[in-house]
Amino acid sequence: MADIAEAKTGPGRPRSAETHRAILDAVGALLAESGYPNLSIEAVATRAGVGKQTIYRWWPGKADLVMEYLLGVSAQMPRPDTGNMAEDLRTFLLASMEGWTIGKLGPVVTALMAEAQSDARFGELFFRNLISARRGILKEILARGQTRGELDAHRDLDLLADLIYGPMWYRLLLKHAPLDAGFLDDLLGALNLVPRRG
Amino acid sequence: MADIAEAKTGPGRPRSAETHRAILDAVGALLAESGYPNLSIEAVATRAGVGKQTIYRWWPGKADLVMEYLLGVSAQMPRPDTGNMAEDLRTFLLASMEGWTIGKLGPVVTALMAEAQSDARFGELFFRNLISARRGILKEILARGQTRGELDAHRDLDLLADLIYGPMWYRLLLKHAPLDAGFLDDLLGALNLVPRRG
Amino acid sequence: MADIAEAKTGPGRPRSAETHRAILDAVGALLAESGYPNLSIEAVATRAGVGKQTIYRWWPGKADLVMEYLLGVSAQMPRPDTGNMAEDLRTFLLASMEGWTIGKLGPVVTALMAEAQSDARFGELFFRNLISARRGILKEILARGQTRGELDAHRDLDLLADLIYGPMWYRLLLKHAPLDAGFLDDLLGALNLVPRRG
Amino acid sequence: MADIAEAKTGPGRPRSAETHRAILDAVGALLAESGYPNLSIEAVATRAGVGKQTIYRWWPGKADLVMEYLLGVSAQMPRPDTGNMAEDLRTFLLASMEGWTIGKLGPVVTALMAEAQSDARFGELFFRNLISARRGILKEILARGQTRGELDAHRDLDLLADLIYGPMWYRLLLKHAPLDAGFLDDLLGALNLVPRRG
DNA sequence: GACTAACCGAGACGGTACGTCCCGTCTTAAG
DNA sequence: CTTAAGACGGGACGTACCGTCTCGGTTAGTC
Repeated sequence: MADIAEAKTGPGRPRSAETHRAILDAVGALLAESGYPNLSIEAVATRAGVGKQTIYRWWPGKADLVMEYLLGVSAQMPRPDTGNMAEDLRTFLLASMEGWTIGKLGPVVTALMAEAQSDARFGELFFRNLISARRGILKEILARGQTRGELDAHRDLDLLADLIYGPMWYRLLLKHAPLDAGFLDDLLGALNLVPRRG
Repeated sequence: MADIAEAKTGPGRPRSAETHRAILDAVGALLAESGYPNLSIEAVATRAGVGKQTIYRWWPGKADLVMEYLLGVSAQMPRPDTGNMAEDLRTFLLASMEGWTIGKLGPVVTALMAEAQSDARFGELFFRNLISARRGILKEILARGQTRGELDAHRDLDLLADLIYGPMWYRLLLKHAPLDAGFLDDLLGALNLVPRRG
Repeated sequence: MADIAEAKTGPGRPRSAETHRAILDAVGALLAESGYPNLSIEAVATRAGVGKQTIYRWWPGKADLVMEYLLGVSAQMPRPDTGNMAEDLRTFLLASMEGWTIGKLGPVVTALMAEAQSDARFGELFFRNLISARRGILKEILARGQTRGELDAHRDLDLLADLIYGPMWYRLLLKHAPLDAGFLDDLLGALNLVPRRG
Repeated sequence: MADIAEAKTGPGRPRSAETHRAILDAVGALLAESGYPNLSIEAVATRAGVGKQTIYRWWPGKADLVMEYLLGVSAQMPRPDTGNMAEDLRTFLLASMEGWTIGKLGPVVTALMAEAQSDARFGELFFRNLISARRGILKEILARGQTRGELDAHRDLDLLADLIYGPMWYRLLLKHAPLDAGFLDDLLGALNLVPRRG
C-alpha cells in the first residue's frame, strides 16, 4: 500500500498529498460509474489530472489502488464488547455485511477477491488488509465468550471464523440468496453460537 | 454454451468437430502455461490453428470457453447412496474438494467465480453449470438423511448447502488453511451432520 | 517501403487502399502544420482515423512513413535530353532544387537525411529512394555529354555527382546562402561543365 | 553556450567546475555507448551524479550540451600558412575531415546538423561554432593564395567554400564513398585549386 | 558571525508519445 | 455457409523522458 502518512523523509520533492487524494477520489468516481473491470489506470490519471507515472510510482497496479480506496471509504469496523457474545457477534457481523451491501462496495470487494486469485503478491496484501483484521475482531469476540463460559473453550476459533465468514462470502459472491440479518441468525444458530430459541 | 451435439443440420458446410476439440485443447494447454488472466482468444486461435471468428461464432467470450473446457475435464461427480448420510457427505464433498485441488483446476474455478462477479449473463451460466448441480446432489444426500431420521426434518437444506459449501469456497479462495479431509470433518461436525465421537 | 500496389495476394482480408491513402494524407497535413520533429505516429493515426497498429503493420517508423509520403508528392523528375549537356544539366538540377524549395519539402528532406544518420537501415532506403535515382539521371546526362564530346571522357561521373549535389545539399542544410539558378550557374561553371561565358 | 569561464561573480554559491566537467564527461560516455538519438538529459544527469535542474540551468537542451562537448574534444584546427596554397588547403581540409572520421565524431556532427534543421536558434549557434570558424580559415588560405597569384583574384571565396565543404559534408552524410585524401585531391583538382599534374 | 542568494542533489510532478497486446469486427479465398 | 487467415478501428498497457517544481542542504559574498 502507499500510505502517504508513512512517507519517509529525505532529499527530493516530497510526495503531494493533494495528488494522492485526487487519485483516490478519481478511483471512487470511476468505480461508481463503470465498475472495477472497466476501471483503467489511464482513466484514473485523466480524471485526477495526474500523470500515469505518478500512479505507477506509488501503486503496483489497479488492484492495489482500488484496495487503498476501499480501505479509505470503509467504515471503521465496530469492536462491540457488551458482555454478551451473541449480541456482540450479531452487531459485528451485521456491520461486516453492511460494509459490503451498503454503498455498492460488494462488487468491488469481490473483484479484489478475484484479483487475489491470480496475483499472489496482491493476494497476501488483500488477506492482510481486508480479511485478517475482521477475522481478528471476530476471534476476539469469540474468545471473550469462551472466557465467560458462553462458548465451549475447546472450539477452534480460526475454524469458527471460517465457518462464519465462509457462508457470508459465499452468498456475497453467488448472490443466490439474501445476505441479511435473518441469514446471520440462521448461520449463528446452526453453529450453536446463539442460545436456542424456545 | 456451445454444445456441439446440438448442431442443427442444414445447408452449408457443417461445423467441424475437430476444430471444436482443437480449440478446447488449446484452452487447456494455455491455461496450464500461463493461467486464466493471461489467456487470450488470440492465443487460443493461434494455438488451435483456427480463425478467431470461429471461436467468436460459438462462444460469447473467454469465460464461456474456459467453462466448457472445465466441464469437459472435470471428473463426473459421484452420487453416493450408501444409506449412511455422514459417509455419503464425506464421499461427495471430498470429491468436490478434490475436483478443485487436483489438476490445478482451483485457480481456473476461482477465476470463473471472479468473472461471474462482473458479468451477470455469465454469472447465471456459471451458477447453473458449476454450482447448482453440485448443490443439488448435496441436498439429495441431506434429504435422504432426513427421510432416514439421520437429520432433523426441519432443517433448511438450501441453508445447509450454503453453510457447507461456503467455508469450502472460502478456503479455496483465501488459501489461508488447508482444504482437506480434516477440515471437512470439522465442518460437518460443527454443523452436527456427523455423529459426535465418543 | 509499404507499396500497396505490390501487395501479395493470399488468404485473409486484403490491405485497405483507403486506409493507406488516409494515412499518407494525414502525414502530409501534419507535416505542413507542425513539421517533421513534431510529427507523431499517434497523431497520424488519430488524424487518419486509423489504429496505430495499422501504421506499425506497414511502416517500421515515422521516417519510412514520411519518405513514402515524400515519394508520393514529389514531382516526377524530368529527364531532359536536348542534345545539349549544359542545358540538360540546368533543367534537371533546377528541378532538383525546386523539388526542395517549392512546397516546403526542404525541411522534410533534411529531416530524413538527419534520420538516416542514426538509423542505418533507413539510411540505405533513403539513399536508394531519394538520392540514388536522382544521381542516376544526373550521370546519364553527363554520360551523354561525354559521348557527344561536351565533357572530357576521363572524368569520373560518380565524383562529379558528388561535386554537384554536395554543394546543393550543403546550402539546403545550412541555409546561409540562396539555393537558386545563379548558384547553379556558379556551381556548373566552377566545375567546367558549362561553356565559359565571353 | 554555457562558458564556465564567463561566470559572473556575485553573491550566492558559485558554479561548480567539477559538476560542469562531470556533465560533459557523462555526455561523452553516453554518446559513445548509445549515440546521440538515444542520449537523454535524464541519463546524463544520472550518470554525472547531478540534478537535472543543474543541466537545464546551463544549457537550453541536449543539442547545446552535445555541441559544447564536441567543441571540447575537437582538436584545435590548424591554421597552415606555408606560402603554398595547395599545400595549405590539403593540410587544413585533411584535418577537417579527420576531425569527423577519427574518434567517431562524425555521427555526432551529423546529428547536430540534423538538429539544426528543426531548431533555428540552435541552427545559428551551430553555424557560428562549428561551420563558420572553419570556413573562415579556409577563406583565409584562399585569400592568401589570391594575394600570391595562385588563385584568380575574381573568384568568389564564399562560393568556393561551399564548393569545397559541400561535397565533403555530402560524403560524410551519405557514406556512399570514402572521405579521404584521394577524394580531397579529386575535389581540389576539379575546382582548379591545385596545379594540374603532368 | 548572521544573513542572503545562488547553487546543488534528489526526485516528485503533469504530460506526451512510444511500441505492444488484445479486443471484437470485417473481408477475402478456399472448401 | 464454414473455415483459416489476417487486416482493421480502437482501447489500454507499462515505460521513457520531457521540462518544471520543490524540498533540504551547501557555499560563497555582504552586512
